[in-house]
Amino acid sequence: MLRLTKRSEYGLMALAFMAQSGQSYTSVREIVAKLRIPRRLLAEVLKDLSRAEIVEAVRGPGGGYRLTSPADQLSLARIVEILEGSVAVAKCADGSSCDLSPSCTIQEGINLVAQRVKSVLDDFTLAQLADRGPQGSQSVHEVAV
Amino acid sequence: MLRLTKRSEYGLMALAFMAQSGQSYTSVREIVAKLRIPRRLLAEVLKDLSRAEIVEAVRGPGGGYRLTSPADQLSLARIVEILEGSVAVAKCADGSSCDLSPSCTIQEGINLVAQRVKSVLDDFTLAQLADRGPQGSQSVHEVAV
DNA sequence: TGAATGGGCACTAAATAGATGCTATATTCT
DNA sequence: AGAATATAGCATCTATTTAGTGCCCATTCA
Repeated sequence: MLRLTKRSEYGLMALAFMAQSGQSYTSVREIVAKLRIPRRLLAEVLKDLSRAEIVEAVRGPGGGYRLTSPADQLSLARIVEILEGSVAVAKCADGSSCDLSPSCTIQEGINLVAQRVKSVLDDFTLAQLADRGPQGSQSVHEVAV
Repeated sequence: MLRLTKRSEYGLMALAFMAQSGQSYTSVREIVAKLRIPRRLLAEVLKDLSRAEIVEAVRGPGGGYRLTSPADQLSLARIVEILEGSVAVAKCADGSSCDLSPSCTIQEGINLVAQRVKSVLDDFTLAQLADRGPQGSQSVHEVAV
């Protein structure tokens, strides 16, 4: 339905929280306490972000996650791609040609649309997302470098 | 996954086909023969488009559907909205506030993203979509007025 | 050693999307 | 009138995707 999944929502919420918090490491427990989202699911999401090196993890007491790069250098496209595979508007717009309909005439156009949607996400950074929250407009850009 | 449903895909394919064909009325049978998509599903889609007055229907031999307005005056946003309810990138971006997380800080940002994605679809017309097909660059703009 | 914290794996449940069957109604043609 | 062509409506079934959970392991630190 042209909609982001919960994984993306949760991931973005968590990352924005980290960007805003200013702490060095933020644990799943803390995020869950603040954002009220399913603990285990958030853990899955953060694990994926950790694998993709969007965040780095430290175990043990005092541990948790932190961003590996400045929030203004992290695009939503990157995050969403990691969390839901791709941002393709249609299956035929991710490279795999539209085998279903050899005579489909809209593929080229759809691809263009897909590209534009992608650009929107490419151009939107985590910092921009976080800046608009309640604690926004502070120091999101320099956090967690 | 930020993806259009089959309903939208089929709808767009069919509408583009109609825009390109130059015929007055195009039947489901003809479209199916050409595009190889599930007949009954396409019928559902066209019925919805008919209800929304994107196309008008005529029954009986020689009947079928035709666009009610020029292809260059029909945005993808309009079509997609009809076929899948809305184009909201997140549930909290369609008016209904994000009740799940009172402390969600990204709502405002997500809304902005949603708006931009919407713009992409608002600015892309059926004519643009159809023009890129094999029979493109002809007379799509003046068809079926 | 024990408490805190992430990592991995497998699984269930819920929601959404895709597809189809059947019958009714309108229109045209013979 | 009757047959053929088309869309309209409704219900339903299935498949796929998404959401959410349980359990145990590994690491770190006091």
